[in-house]
Amino acid sequence: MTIETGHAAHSCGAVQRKGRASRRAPQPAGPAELRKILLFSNVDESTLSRLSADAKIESFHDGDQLFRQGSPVTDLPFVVSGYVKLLRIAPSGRQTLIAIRSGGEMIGEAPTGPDEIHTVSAEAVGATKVLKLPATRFIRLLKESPSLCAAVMRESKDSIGRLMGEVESLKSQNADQRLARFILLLCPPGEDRCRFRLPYDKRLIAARLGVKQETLSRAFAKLRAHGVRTETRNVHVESVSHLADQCDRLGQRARSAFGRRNAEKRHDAA
Amino acid sequence: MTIETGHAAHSCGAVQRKGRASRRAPQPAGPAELRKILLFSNVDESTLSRLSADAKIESFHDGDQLFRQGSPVTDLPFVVSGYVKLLRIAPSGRQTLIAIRSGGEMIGEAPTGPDEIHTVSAEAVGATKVLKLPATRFIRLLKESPSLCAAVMRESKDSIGRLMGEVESLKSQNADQRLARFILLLCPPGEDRCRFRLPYDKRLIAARLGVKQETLSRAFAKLRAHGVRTETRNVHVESVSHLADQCDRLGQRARSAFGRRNAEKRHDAA
DNA sequence: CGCCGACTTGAGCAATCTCAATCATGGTGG
DNA sequence: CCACCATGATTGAGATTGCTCAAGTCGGCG
Repeated sequence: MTIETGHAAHSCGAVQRKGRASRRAPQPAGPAELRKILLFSNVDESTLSRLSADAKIESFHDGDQLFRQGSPVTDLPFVVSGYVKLLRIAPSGRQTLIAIRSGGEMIGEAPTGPDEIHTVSAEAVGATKVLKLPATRFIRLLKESPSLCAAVMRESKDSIGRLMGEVESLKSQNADQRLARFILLLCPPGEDRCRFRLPYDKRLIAARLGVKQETLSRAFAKLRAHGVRTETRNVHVESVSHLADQCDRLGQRARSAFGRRNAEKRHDAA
Repeated sequence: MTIETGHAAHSCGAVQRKGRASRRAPQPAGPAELRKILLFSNVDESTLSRLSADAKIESFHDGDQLFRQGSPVTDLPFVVSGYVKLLRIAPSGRQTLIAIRSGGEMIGEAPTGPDEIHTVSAEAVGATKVLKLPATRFIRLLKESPSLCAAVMRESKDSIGRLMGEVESLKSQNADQRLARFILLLCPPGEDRCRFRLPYDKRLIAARLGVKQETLSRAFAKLRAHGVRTETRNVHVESVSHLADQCDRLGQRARSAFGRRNAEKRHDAA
């Protein structure tokens, strides 16, 4: 686990990076934009249009901070394009990646009352567009729209499920297995042999998997033996099904000579 | 990470353990019982009494399974007394501890619609009493009571926050640090020097921290140098504040001879 | 008294990290 | 067009953490 940020060594305050000019020129957004957000896919039309009244779309550059852990929640942001890192920052200053949000996903938590506080920091990965809804309006509509309420509850459960999966994989899988599972997630469904591009650089992937960059690199090397080729950001999987099969075996002890199969039945944490 | 269950090597199906007789004699429960549940602390009286109509209290023995991952959600359970483990079970059969629920806490997720499926398995730790609300009634009231809705959303956010903390600590702390933090959590607030009992056995604590039992044992041994004594289940902390201070230092590399302090500024995963 | 389960301890090994060097790549300026 | 630099990625070597196996302690209970 634990990877350095590479560039933004400080990343405190909404620092503008790379000296580019055009940062943060809020654009208005309408119901059409909102409808593209997963959370709203089942929300009724009228709520949606009321929600979109003060919606704004903002652009960020790589490393820009969207909000900081401990600061008050003033609005509810969603990723329109690009990626956003969610980080926990310990008192020591140590930053730990908690999750990465991509297009259509909510960043942070839906506020349900006034005076809430961010429990994580959020930072743009590459050029990113974000749609922001003012928290106050959102909170008001939450009280009036059951369909919005239901959507938020569904989203929360999703989020809980994903985090539990994260805990499970950190507790029970090694780096090779986590990488294999990560790759399987990226494979377009349907084809057994496939080719795609990694969504972000390997430093970030390493942090996402909770390993050092060097360890990730070695894990990729190990997967070559199982039909996974990489050229920088491009990945080629010879057989998705075969990789999925191997996934378990990657956890097997490297077996010093004669192996005493304690086949299956490994009780992990219980 | 990863600990064996010790006893219930199979734990499949609602197995009755230890051959005791008196298992599962559902008792009715009233609003008074519900009020003790954290989730309901701010729910209005009328909703609460309607909710309690079909509430039942059931008793379980150590190792009994309350529900199984993948099975349909028929009711919403809460811990009245004792502890309940939440486990994820991989296709390989490997079980991973996700969380431990204690008195007043909700087990599993609040159902928001029909036909939901459990995403974890739940198993009693020691003798445990559980309050169950039928899912259908709960779902109905959720649609009618904004205060119940709000309570569920608050609970979800809590849960998300705790899971994020879990991910953070698994990614960024070693076994010693995790144990130190765990102990600090158990210390009664106020006193600097304190003494208390561990809530469950060390095998379970190890699983909770994501390490093997032997590793936990060694971590306890290391903490003795920082004023933490243990006699089986009793813990004595000489100075809570001192332990809290040491917490960070426990992560420091054991420093082979001359140490190049790279004091602070460790960017973990980002 | 003897067994069993929980816990501890020791020894060796595997996974991962750290440090450091190297390599590839894309962009920049001359 | 090319030398040069910054950044990301890879690789090697050695240190450290945590795991596995195995034995031993301790306390309770039949």
